Amino acid sequence: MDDTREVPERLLGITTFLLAQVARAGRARMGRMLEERGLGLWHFAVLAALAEGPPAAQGELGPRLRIDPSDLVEVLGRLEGAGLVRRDRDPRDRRRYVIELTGAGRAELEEVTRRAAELDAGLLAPLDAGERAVLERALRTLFDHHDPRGRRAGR
Amino acid sequence: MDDTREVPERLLGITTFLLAQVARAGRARMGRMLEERGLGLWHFAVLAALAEGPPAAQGELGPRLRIDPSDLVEVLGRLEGAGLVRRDRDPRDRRRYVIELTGAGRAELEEVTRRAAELDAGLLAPLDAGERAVLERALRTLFDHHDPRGRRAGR
DNA sequence: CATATATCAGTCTGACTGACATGT
DNA sequence: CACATGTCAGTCTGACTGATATAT
Repeated sequence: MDDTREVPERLLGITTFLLAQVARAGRARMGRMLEERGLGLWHFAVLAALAEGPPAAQGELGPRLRIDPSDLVEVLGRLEGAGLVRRDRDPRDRRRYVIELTGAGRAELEEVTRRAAELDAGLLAPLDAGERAVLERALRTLFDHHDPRGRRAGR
Repeated sequence: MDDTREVPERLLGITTFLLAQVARAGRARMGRMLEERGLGLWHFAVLAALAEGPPAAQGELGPRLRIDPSDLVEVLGRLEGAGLVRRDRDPRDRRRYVIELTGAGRAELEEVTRRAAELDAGLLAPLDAGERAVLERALRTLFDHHDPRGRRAGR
């Protein structure tokens, strides 16, 4: 039960280590679910971003989601290939793309969101409601303060 | 300030996503520090494991740290090459290795631990003491309940 | 011989870098 | 022309898989 007894206390004291390992476990579960549907975590993130607000420019999605623009290319390519998004040149500035969810994309997003919430609940099940709430708030705060991207980031 | 305003609420509601992103930020900082010293995160973890208790068998380190045995090979190879650990065949069962910290290894571990604690404090700085405590407890609980390893894991 | 231990070679993903084509 | 936008090719790391050499 108490597996941490085997793990060096010195390491458990490093929150970055715990964070990395717990995130690894979560990513693995979420990744397996999305894989069945031919998607990855970033594909889910992009669909979610497109569902909020008006159709977005590609260059805006990178900063918003903290994904590198060069990696976004593959993600959008796959989503477009699967018919989940449409990508049209912006007529007012033909360097840009305007990205838009299709009906199929919206449906897929609903389904994936539902499943992701289930997996999330499973991951957090060992915590009581109070701990969960504090954890979520704390992670949001940290997410706001630390941009994970390298020197391509805006800060 | 409130960067989350740009990020889809639907995604922020998925704790796995937040966890992955915050972990990414932490890993990046910690990785940069260790890189200067020719080490990676796992090298630190292994040194820490060796510092607690008696010299360990290689096959015991994998499960304890949740690292795959095949990946452990490179980690120990580099640590041995750097003179931070010694690796001797167990005379009682010559399939096994007995791994032991050297003096240099112990010194390096002290220094790295100190620096890691600093970076950790920096990462968690946006939280107040109470939030930090709950976060750390929650992460330990989750770490205990979810083994991040794939099918090579013991459960 | 079957089993345990460690190792090796190869894959896959996520994250990043630098160069570059195209349009303004 | 310089600048912005998006793309491409390549690297590096972490995590994993399957096969294999050596010892018991």
